[in-house]
Amino acid sequence: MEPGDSTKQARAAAQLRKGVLEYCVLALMRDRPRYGVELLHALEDSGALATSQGTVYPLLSRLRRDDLVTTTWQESASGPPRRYYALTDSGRAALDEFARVWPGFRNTVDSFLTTPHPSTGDLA
Amino acid sequence: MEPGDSTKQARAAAQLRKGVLEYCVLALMRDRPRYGVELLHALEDSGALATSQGTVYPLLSRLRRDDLVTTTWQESASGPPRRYYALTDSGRAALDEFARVWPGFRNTVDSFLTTPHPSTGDLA
DNA sequence: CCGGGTTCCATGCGATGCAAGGTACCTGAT
DNA sequence: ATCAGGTACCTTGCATCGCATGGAACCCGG
Repeated sequence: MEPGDSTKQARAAAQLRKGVLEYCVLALMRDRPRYGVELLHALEDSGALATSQGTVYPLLSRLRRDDLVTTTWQESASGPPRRYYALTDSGRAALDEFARVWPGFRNTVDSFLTTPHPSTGDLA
Repeated sequence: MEPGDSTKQARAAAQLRKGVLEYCVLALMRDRPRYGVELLHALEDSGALATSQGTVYPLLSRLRRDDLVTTTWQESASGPPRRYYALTDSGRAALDEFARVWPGFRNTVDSFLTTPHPSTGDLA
């Protein structure tokens, strides 16, 4: 698709997703229950977090296994029934915890990228 | 140490580190070569990216395997010799690539955490 | 000679992203 | 009735990565 940068950019982005995806999925469920493909599309629309079904469904299984979400089947007007995922109290707590940790993490990475790291020898 | 949040915060932070650590280490080498323990201390001082030798050395081995860094042994005034890691052209390119991708990723996660995601059904 | 500090490294486990493959439901055209 | 195509769900297997653990080598001072 994008010529040239597809490989390297994909590599960097792929590594980045690790761990963050879980909490972004939880964040998507914050306001209302969502179903698998809906989450997939929301991630795809975000651009930087686009992923595949092979990533999302195992992730959702883990969230259910760890009691971070509960699921309910629901009929669809057209198409097969959908499994809707909703946050549990534990899930909401995990999301809050992540929201608390994220800013510090984000700023740390920012500083690593921007700050010219002087020298460690001076102060020691 | 910190009572209560140690487990959950540690879990969230641990997942976060994945993938980002590699590029923060590269960023540390941007200005001058560094050796293993020096990198370890720099990460520890940053707070959010504190890790252990068991993480850093395998990471450095991978960077060397992928030709992102080159290493040179150097005598130490006191203690065993140090292996200094320096960026190669590929390493610098990978770091630049990450620096290009990171802001978009960071903003995406920020928006997932802050934006009240309305509904996908309305617009469809 | 021996304990402690510093520096390097390898092994093994658990968790994760992801490509690939598979099943089932519905609709509309042939 | 049959078949193609879109939607939706899920599993399996591989590669990778963070990290705890354990270990080796070097130097110094007692």
